[in-house]
Amino acid sequence: MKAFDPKQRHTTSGQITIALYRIAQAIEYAFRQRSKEVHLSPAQIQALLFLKNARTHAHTITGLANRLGVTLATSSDVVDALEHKRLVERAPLPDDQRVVTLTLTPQGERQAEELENVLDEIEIAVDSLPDAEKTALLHATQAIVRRLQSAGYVRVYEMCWGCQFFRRNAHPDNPQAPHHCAFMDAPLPEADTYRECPDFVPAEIERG
Amino acid sequence: MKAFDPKQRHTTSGQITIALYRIAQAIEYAFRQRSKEVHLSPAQIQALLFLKNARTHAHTITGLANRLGVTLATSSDVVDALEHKRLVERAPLPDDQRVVTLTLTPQGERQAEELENVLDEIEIAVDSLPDAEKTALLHATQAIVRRLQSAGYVRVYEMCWGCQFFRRNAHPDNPQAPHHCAFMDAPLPEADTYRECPDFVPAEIERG
DNA sequence: TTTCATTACTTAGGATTCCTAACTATTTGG
DNA sequence: CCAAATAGTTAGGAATCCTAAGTAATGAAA
Repeated sequence: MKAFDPKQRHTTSGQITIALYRIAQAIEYAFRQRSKEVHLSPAQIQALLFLKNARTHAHTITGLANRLGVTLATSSDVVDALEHKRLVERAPLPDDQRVVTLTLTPQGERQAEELENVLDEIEIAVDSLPDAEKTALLHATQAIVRRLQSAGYVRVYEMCWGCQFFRRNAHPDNPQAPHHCAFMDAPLPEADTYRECPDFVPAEIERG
Repeated sequence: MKAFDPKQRHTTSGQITIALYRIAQAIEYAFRQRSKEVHLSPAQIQALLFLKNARTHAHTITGLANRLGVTLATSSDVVDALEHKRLVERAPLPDDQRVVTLTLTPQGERQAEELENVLDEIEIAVDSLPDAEKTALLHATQAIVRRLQSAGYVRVYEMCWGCQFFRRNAHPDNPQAPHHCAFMDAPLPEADTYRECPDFVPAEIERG
């Protein structure tokens, strides 16, 4: 496969890949633009958003490294910068003195909230599609994300998949909500299962 | 809009935006991984791919800057690095001594070719979708790219749209190929119009 | 044709990202 | 209790990315 070679770009998958690449460029660009206004780097913005939205137990150097897809050293660098700007604070975890917990300061909190719309321009572009296309697009992109996640290319925090309380396909005859959340004890629509969940608890690792 | 706030992530557009964000992360990750193997930075890889696949007249510092979505200074930096590695050469354009043309050295050419599959992992994920979904996905992502392009978030080189030879919707009754290419004098399927075209010539700028 | 604005790029300086490698400290597992 | 594993930090280095301040070369107008 050579998605970048226009002469070989006859396959649908190749063309889609290039389109996704371009969207990725636009997303980077959006972060960089916002970056300039706020005097925060793209990595710092993403770190703040992570700390605001992910479960507390993930608020560590390692958690951030996973989320950003970088090494521990880089994660530590980013936190250094944010700590310097008094947006984040480090503290050892009482239970395990090796792990450093990260907390947003009040200013950090405010800053993070202000940044949650970084991708508005993307969302606007998406929103301009007809509803039917949006439904299809949601389904397809989420399927891609799932694949990429299992290939180790992204870390998706807080999805129901992988949650201890998630019962996959517990209602096979309910197309509206085929899954089940044992925490809320309620049927779960497909679309909900890919969102960050406040009640998420990691499932036990399967044993061979 | 606050696509990053899970509590507000009830809209389809918001969820799609997050999925696209995650795919973007995976794409960056793919570049970074490859980066390590090849001793080339992600920006350098993209520059090589640009030089291999874009029209020659775009092979300048400015052309690269537009393509990467960075400033001229950054574009110059990247070329410095590539020149150092003997993958690219600078030369003044005879017609206009201000502009610097960029050419791949033979090694640069080889290197670029080797890199064209950087996004294989993404393409594999895309390819795992059923055909019907792929068609829908192609359509939707290209529509998004077009929007983002007109908002100035990405620069797409070499598409028929904006080409001097492109006749939009010249065959409204031919759903298979509604457009027309005046260079090839042939009907043009929608899908073809978003590809890099070897015969692309920029259209005249419209006058108010 | 002289001059002024524009265009294409470069340079300098600075914050940050991102990595690898080596190291410290803590916890866990025989 | 000690070795191995885990969580982070530090150092060192290449590169990205920016702004601001140049330098040529070109173009347009007076």
